[in-house]
Amino acid sequence: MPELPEVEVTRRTFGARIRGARVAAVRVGKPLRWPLGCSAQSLVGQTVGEASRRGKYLWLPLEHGGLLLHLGMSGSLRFDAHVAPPGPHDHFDLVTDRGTLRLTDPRRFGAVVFAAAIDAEPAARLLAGLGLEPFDPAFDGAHLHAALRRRHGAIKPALLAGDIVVGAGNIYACEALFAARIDPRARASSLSRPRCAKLAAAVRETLARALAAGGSTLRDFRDAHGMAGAFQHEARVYGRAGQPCVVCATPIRRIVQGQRATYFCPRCQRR
DNA sequence: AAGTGGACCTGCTAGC
DNA sequence: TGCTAGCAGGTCCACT
Repeated sequence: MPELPEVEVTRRTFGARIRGARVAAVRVGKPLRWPLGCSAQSLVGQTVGEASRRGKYLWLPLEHGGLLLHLGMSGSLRFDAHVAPPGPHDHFDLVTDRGTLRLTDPRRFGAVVFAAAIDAEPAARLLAGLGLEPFDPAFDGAHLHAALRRRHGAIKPALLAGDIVVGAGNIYACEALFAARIDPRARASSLSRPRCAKLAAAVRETLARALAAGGSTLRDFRDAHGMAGAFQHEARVYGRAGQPCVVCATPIRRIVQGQRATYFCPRCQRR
């Protein structure tokens, strides 16, 4: 579920509030993607720092080490002064003197992993292969063009892979390609430098607009205050198979690439 | 090295 | 009404 905008919206709605809180207890529910990697007791008494984000990961620093969090496909975090007893999908509670940070994740593809530092294992390994942040000034047409030159496959899976630029998942990759008028099946290495510049700008602008809208809530995404996002109403191709393109009225097509659905306008988007 | 496919897990919906 | 197949915002890993 959560792509960069959703993760960043989550961070913004709890990151500063949890800073300075002291861990009072830790509750672990059903197994997530990876084990926590430390004893729950070892976290108790530590003061929490301000949450930061790298790609779709969040890093929550503690006095000694920190927690790397990922929301997977269906995860969301809430930070509340008072929480209900854990439900069947509440798999991690960080109870502090200011409130409880709770991970709810029905599919359990998410993760909460302890690391001694953000550049220590296992955090270092998980973050090692990540590409540029989309809002990093270094992510521009020249960078994208150079990175895509080696890619023989289609552009859409290359965007999703996250080793060139992070943050665009299935929704925003489709939306950015539509904005840049590029066919998702186009061979990545075939894109001209100007089209790469257009695509880099489209990725940035799509993510920025989603961020401003509070992310997308297709089913279950909520920010740390429990608020839904609104960007799903602004999607121009994602989930709109068969509906008319907002630009040319041609029916939006749905295809499958790398076992993921891709939505695009066969007329507006060119190879 | 880059591309592909399977794996992880649960809930919801469309269709019969 | 009830069952089943298919689908879902991610990404790691093994294999070619």
